Amino acid sequence: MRVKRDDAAYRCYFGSDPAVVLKLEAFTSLSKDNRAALSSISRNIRYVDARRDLISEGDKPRFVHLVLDGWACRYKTLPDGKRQIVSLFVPGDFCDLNVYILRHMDHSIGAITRLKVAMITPDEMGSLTAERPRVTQALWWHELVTVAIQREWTLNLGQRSAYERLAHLLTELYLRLDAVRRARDGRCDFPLTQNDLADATGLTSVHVNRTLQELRRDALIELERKQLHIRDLKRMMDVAMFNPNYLHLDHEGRHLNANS
Amino acid sequence: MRVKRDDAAYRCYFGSDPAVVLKLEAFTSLSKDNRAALSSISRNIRYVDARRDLISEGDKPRFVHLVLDGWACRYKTLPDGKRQIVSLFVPGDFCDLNVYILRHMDHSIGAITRLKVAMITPDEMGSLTAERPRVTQALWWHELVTVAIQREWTLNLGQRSAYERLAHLLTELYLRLDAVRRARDGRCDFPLTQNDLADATGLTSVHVNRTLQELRRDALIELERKQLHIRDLKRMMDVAMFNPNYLHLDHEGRHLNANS
DNA sequence: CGTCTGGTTGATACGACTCAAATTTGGTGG
DNA sequence: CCACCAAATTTGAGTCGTATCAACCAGACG
Repeated sequence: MRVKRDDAAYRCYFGSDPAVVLKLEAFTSLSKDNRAALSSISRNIRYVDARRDLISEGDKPRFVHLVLDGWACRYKTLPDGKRQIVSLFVPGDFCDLNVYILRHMDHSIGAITRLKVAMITPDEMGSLTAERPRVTQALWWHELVTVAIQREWTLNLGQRSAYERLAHLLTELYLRLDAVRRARDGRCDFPLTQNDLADATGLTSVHVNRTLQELRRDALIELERKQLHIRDLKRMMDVAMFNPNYLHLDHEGRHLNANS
Repeated sequence: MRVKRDDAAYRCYFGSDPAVVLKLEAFTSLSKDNRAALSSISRNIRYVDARRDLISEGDKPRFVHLVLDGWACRYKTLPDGKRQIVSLFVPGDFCDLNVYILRHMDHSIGAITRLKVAMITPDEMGSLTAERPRVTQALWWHELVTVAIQREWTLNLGQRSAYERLAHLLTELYLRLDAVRRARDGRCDFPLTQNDLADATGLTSVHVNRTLQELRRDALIELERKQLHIRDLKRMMDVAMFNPNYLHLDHEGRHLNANS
């Protein structure tokens, strides 16, 4: 008998929690009940092909999206054709809590890889938060961390050199993947092209290429075939001036821990 | 007899609401009752001298801050001494809804001018939102706009030239001040030094200086004695590739309008 | 096998930085 | 009211990091 891997019951029973739960538990641990509620909210599933938009600038937002598998990015384009990736989503990330308050999207969300997302209705979100204060707290934490990351990107673009900037971005993504158990021993999937990296760091792809070579030469990373290996995380954080406090991954809500 | 809310004569006669109310009413108009609740939440007042911190990185956040008067900035510093202003606050802006969920501030908030802020306790916020769903909606809108601005800054730093970047920042601030009636006929107070502008745009103050001169030479702005005059807003938005949709100032919540 | 996307290399150009000094402005006290 | 000082702005000369443009190469795919 085969059991489908993304069956919520399966996950709850056999232990491998979905990425959201892992992510939110970096803030506070959750009761079995709350974990189940979070898992079962992901019933309305949609797949998006790599390089297609999940939602585009100008669209009316109808759902909260939750990334179950794959990577996505939020991007904005300028009339002169320039494009900036303003954030990246990895499994366990909500795209936009409460977006549906707004009339129109002011940016697009595109799939980097083939993407599996849950589409959650305002009503579902409403009843989740109404019934589960602890989950609500955790979602607030998620929101605050998301903005904190956005601010760190602002700092990254404004003050760090190309070399530091790339080192910082790679480190951040590694740590975020690690938090949802998608990284190990300094290694993780890394589906971004050098072009994506360029759009995310405000550099050209040519310069990204040369700078990655420098990082490799300095024995900080290996990066090929969509696999990233951070060879020396400590030194990497050093050169990137990486201060992990903005990720707030340190179980800051542990005083709320569930009696579970 | 009904009077339109944004009729200047009405305001002159009846006196004007505090900046928060003006700001939130860019989203949805509020009942007298809700307006009063918002005004009266600002009872615990604190003054901060220009160039002093309101709260510093590492501090435990205890209050939600609301800027009543003056300008402030959120900034982050790097171990090598570089500093990035990641956001600016003008009257009517909340500094951080819900921050107190986090253990430590990952950035500092500093006063640009002498500052008058309301310090709101978590409890006060809680009862405000518990009793007033419409205000809660408006606060959510405030939050979403704040993040949208942060994303636009990311785009600004990543893709716009110095000239476009400064034009964009000046335009944004002008429009934000306009929304709380602190601007008129293209003119507004503008207390930022060229150094502040440099820290906010990721440029050096020398280059900011030269670029401002260009903007003046092109008859786009006047800027002296802490007064900004945008001489041609339309052309300014053009050169800055300024798309105002991210500010969501267009009464997007008008379907919720109070007693209207 | 041809095509396409992503990665790599080289030569050259330019926008923004650095450093250093001069000038103006605004505030303060005599 | 003026003299003084610190902060902010302005100017100049020289340099550097990153962009631009144009090829070329490798692997994936149909």
